[in-house]
Amino acid sequence: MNAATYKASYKMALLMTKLNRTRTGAYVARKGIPKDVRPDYAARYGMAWEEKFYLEPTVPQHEAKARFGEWLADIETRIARLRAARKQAPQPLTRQNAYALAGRWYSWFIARHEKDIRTPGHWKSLGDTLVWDVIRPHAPEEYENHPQDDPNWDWQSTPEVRDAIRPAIAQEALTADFLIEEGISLTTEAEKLFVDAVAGNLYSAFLRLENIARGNYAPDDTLATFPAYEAVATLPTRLGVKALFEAWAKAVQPATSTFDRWSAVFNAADAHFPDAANIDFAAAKEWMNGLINEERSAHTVATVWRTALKTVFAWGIAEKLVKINPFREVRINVPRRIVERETKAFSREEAKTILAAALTCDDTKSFDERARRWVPWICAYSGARAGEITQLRGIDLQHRGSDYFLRLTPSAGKIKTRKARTIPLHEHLIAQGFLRFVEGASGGPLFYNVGRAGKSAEKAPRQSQAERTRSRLGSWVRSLGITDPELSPNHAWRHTFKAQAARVKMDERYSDAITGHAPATIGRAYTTPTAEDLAEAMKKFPRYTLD
DNA sequence: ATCAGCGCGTTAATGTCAGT
DNA sequence: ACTGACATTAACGCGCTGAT
Repeated sequence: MNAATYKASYKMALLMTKLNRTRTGAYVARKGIPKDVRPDYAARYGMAWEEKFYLEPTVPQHEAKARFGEWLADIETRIARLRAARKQAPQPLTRQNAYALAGRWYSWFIARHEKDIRTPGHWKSLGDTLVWDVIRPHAPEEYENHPQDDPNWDWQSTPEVRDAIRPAIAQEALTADFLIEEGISLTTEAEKLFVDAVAGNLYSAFLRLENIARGNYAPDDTLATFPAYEAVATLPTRLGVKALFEAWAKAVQPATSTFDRWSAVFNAADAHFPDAANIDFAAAKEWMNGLINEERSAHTVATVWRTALKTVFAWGIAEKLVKINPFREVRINVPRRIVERETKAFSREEAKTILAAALTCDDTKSFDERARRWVPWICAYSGARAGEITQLRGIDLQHRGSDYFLRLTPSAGKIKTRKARTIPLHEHLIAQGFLRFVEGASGGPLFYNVGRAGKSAEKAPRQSQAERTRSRLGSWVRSLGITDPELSPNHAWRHTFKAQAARVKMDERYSDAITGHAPATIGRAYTTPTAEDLAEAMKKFPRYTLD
């Protein structure tokens, strides 16, 4: 499956499950298959990223509802079984246990089909097909020449013939369905042993079903031929990659955004590697290099993906949960990116466009209008992250001596470094009436509506209202014609401010403190500027002019 | 038509460590 | 103490989809 197919399927899988009627009156519903089991689901039931439900318009409503319920329950059961199977470590089988398991399969297979309304001939023809079309074509030449010599067809037990007929046997005998339903996960070798054990009994199963179809319920001799299980030391339960990640998150408590971002990485890894403890370098390397595609650059794989895996596995080693860190050595070649734009700051024209458009917005109407009116101007005069500004509250404006300051603090929301800082307010903002605007908010949030949060009370959304405002502000800036993809609509103010500060020779210590950058050297950390120093430095920062 | 909410690629920024 | 390279962490931004 290529990336595009996957993406398209993925989108479909987000569909809700609800019984609807089409315009012609037919009933339809679609059920997305959860990501974690999707590969298994596709392997078992075909490329089923979503399941479709369809009923003719003639079906009465109450029946449609009942059948929809059954359909849904069936899918849920499959998903639950797949999840249970995923949790199990693949088990090896001894030869004897493979036959013991084949005994369980035999009973399961009979039970599954004995109620089928079939003629005896149906089962007989299945048995004949098995013998003559599946097995017999693999007969060695000597047998073809003298068929009477080998009435027991011993050649069908040779490795070559077994390998050749195994897929057909697995399909006819529904071994995959059986293993899933019983919640058994086998290693590749064990699965071969098991299917081979089934192969020797499939004909008997068809025969038994043929007899039942005739009404012959005589005791089944075949059942007695299966051995009992022999005791084998069980393997320790496996540690999944996802489980390792979750254990790491619980212990390390990373920021929510990191957890969210890395979840995607570990979901993918979990689907690919059955056991976290047993990943070797070659497999890790091959998988990681395969991650690079049109949608996902080598850069992302090298930074985000590799970093995430390496970090968590390194923690796993320290905790003695895994033995090796296969991702530590993996190297991803990242081609140099072509950058057309010489700076990530806004050009004069771009800055003018945004600031002029901001002035046309009315700060008494909606919260979005307020954000458009003020946030670009504040960012232009402070280099703050847009998120830090959209989460501002009235109480964050401070008046000290003759100067005004904004307090950017984690108590308002997200601050990247989780450290509060105080930035001076440029006189041009005051001249534009910013103080009056803040007064109107009476201490509360300036740019988002607090009442709208928590509407869906059960779970807090990943993004805060302030972040939503920032996002919409970004779209608005894009809509003004600032479309260069190499430029961030909000973040570019940070570059713009720093560049302008350098141009007017503001001491880098001050521009770092205002933007919240770490001091350039350890030595400079000893001379942290005070808020008053910053206010003084800010007086050197010229007004933006729009003409 | 608009928007909340989410997945996930991208990028910024700080932390750490070896070499000097 | 400084530097550069790499590691680690966290925010930004875009596109999409169901709901309203």
